[in-house]
This record gives sequence, C-alpha cells and structure tokens, in this order.
Amino acid sequence: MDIQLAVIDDHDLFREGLKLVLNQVEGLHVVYDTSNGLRFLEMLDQVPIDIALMDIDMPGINGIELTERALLQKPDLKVIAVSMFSDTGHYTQMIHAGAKGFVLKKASKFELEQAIRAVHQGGNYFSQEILQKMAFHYTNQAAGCDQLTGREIEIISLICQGLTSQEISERLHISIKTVETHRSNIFQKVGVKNIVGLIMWAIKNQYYSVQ
Amino acid sequence: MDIQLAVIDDHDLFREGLKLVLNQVEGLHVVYDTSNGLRFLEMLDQVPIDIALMDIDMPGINGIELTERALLQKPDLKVIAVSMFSDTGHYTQMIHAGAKGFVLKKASKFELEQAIRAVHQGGNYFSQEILQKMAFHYTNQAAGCDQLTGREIEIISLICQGLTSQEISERLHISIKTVETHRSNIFQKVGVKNIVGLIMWAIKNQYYSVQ
DNA sequence: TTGGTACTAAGGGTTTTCCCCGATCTAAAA
DNA sequence: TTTTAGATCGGGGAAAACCCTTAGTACCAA
Repeated sequence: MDIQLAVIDDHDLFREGLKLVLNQVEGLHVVYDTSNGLRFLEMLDQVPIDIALMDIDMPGINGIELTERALLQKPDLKVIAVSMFSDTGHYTQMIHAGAKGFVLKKASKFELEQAIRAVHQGGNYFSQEILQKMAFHYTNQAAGCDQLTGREIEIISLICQGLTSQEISERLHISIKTVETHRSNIFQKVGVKNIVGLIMWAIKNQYYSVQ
Repeated sequence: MDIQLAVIDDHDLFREGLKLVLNQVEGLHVVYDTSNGLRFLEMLDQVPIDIALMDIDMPGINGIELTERALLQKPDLKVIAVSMFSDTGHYTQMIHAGAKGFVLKKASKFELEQAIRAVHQGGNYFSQEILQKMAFHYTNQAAGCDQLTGREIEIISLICQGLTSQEISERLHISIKTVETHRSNIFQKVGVKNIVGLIMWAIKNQYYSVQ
C-alpha cells in the first residue's frame, strides 16, 4: 500500500512540482493537494491521508494553526513542515503544534523521501540545518526556556517602534543595562544576531505589525 | 521547434518540480538545469538555450550578477527571474541586469507559461504584484519625495537582509565608507533616523517583503 | 524549604552605527 | 563646455549596539 500524501502550499508552482516529483517515487502517492488550509480541514475526514506536507507561511490560516486543528480533528495524522525558513520561531511553533518533521524547501527529493519514510514509520525527521540550530540553542541556553517572558515581549515591541535602549530604559524606569540584558536574552531565544533580524522575526511571528 | 529552457535554482526540490511541470507543457522543453550559476555560464555556449529561468537568491553567485555575465557572454539569451520575493530591491536590480521577465514562485504554471511565451516572442512579462509595486512607486515619486538611486535601493535591500555595513561593502566590493555614505543619504532622503526606522519604511513602502 | 523563573543590575570590553567634514571621478545633461 | 548627479573613498568622533560574565531580589511551586 502506498503512503498517502497531502500537500498544502499556497505556491501553485511549487505544489504542482512537488506533486509530480513525489508521484514519481515508488510507494508514495499524493492523493490531495490544495492552497487553502480550511479546505484541507474539510477534506481531512473524507480522503485517506497518512502524511500532510505543510507549508508554514500561507495567507489566511497558517501552517502552525492548521497543524493544531488538523491533529485535533484526526490525531493519527502525521504532519511534516516543508518551509522556506529555518528560524527558531518557525520550527519551535511547528513542533509545539505537533509536527513530526521539518524539511526545508531547498532540500533534495531524496531528503524529503527520507523524511516521509521516517515519519511514516513513527519516527521524526528534521533537516540538518534545523538540528544544528536546535543543538545550538540547547547548548547555549539554560535548559528549555524557549518562550518569551512578558517583559521581553514588551521590549520587543518598543525596539520595533524604533526606541533605543536608552529610550526604552527611560520609558520603563529601569537601567539601560537591564534593557541590554533583556535584548541579549531575546536574541538568543529568538535565534537572531541583530536588531534587523529581530524585527523581521517579530513581524513574521506577528509580535509586531507594520501598518 | 520547442522553446529550449534552462532552470537555475539552488532549491533542488523546486527545480526538479519545475522541470517536470514545464516538460508537461506542449512546446516547452527544459534542456538544462543546475543549482550552480558558474556551471551554467560554462554550459551556455554548448547547450542551445532560448530562455533561462533564474532564481535570484542563491549562494555563491546570485541571479543578478549571473544574468549580467550570461548576457555578456550570450546577448540573445532571454532571462526570466523566478523569485520568492517581489520587493523593489530585487526586481529593479534584475531589470537593470537585463531580465525580460519577473515571475514569482507562487505563480501558477499557466502564468509562467504565459511569461515564457511573451518573452520568447520578444516581449516582456512581469507578474501583477510587480506591476502594482512599479505603479505604486511611480505615483509616489511623482508626489514629490526624493528619488532613490539604483545603488541606494540595492543597499536598502541588503540592510534589510541583516547585513552590516562591513558585510555589504564586501558583497559589493566597495569601501565601508562608501556604504556609510549611501546609508546617510538614504536616511536623509527617506526621513528616518536609524536602521529600525529604515526597515519599517522599507516594508511599508514595499521595498522589502518579510516573507 | 528549596529550586526554578523572571526581573533587575553592573563591569568591561569590542563592534557597529551614525554624523560631521571634505574629496575625486565619470557620465549624462544643459 | 560647463554643470550636475551618482558613485566612490577617507578621517575623526560620539553614541549605540552587541557580547560575556556575574549577581541580587522577589515570587511561586514542588
């Protein structure tokens, strides 16, 4: 019996190509594909799907929320994230949502096949780049505090508004050194190396909106 | 006679899929594909290629420099950018380099086919999203604000990607002092006081896309 | 009571940003 | 031919960002 796959990705060209690539592989079969996450949820009970290959950044409902809702609806579904980005914000949220694998879009078809087979047999698969970031965060961090604290989120917002550390310290009536400490902690947690990366991360993860 | 296509993209999965999708289309034939820009330049004289479908963001030599060098080597080659991003920095540089078309990776295969046929007949093709941004900038520049030069737009794009002035100077093979001068001029023209303001401005005015 | 987490703070360092200033070269435009 | 705009490069300096380490306090929960 073939492994029954679904592809959820709003990029038509990529989705179309992925379907062709995977159907060429012995033992794999793409039985459903869509650009629309909500439509996927509707079809989930009607089409027999083993593994869903899911993009994260999509308009409307994103891959993280979609994974959560899909697993609530069908707990034995397996989800593999197939994403453009390997940043911490993306993969931690995806893992937390219940994804069993994370493969980058720049992967080869062999790697993707490997991920599918591993997850189908009840295992996990994470691409090398993700594993390295995990290891980095694991070793460089005092165990597991991956989530941002309230104060940190507050400071992210102020940084995104263009305030300097000096200005933030005045606004919050704390020392500039405290602000700098928070800043460093945020960079580490989020996995970026400077303010530009932080802003991009914050916008991507909706910690800050541009409009 | 089929239209002979080449695909240059470092994302294996996407390139593989694109090849399959295009070869399904009547009258199109992918005769060469690679993830390596320099190898493409070597093959350019040996394989008969009408149109190159080129990614922009690639490790090593990027799509912009690659387009310039390919057109120098084979002036009758036609280049269509197939990019993830539709920001001004990307498409202005690509047009300047000599690309005849610009299609997003989230396009449908029908749109890509349309672009290929238009360019093959000596025309241009730019996706709707690009055209709208062009119009947006055209009208906004008519409304009086200082106009940015090509180099300045290029540098805005690199700043938004998180590169320091040092890194930008290395990427563009110019002095760090030159980068700093451009930076100051950009701040003055745009009317912001630091890098955070610039990034917010760039995103708001669609000089850079977050996703 | 002990341990973990969050928030606070500081020292002391390097790197980068940001802001002056002036300057040369080239190509296009007037 | 002269002017102008764009790109290039430099010195010097103040401010801000960034990095690493250590540490006190308060609070909550096991």
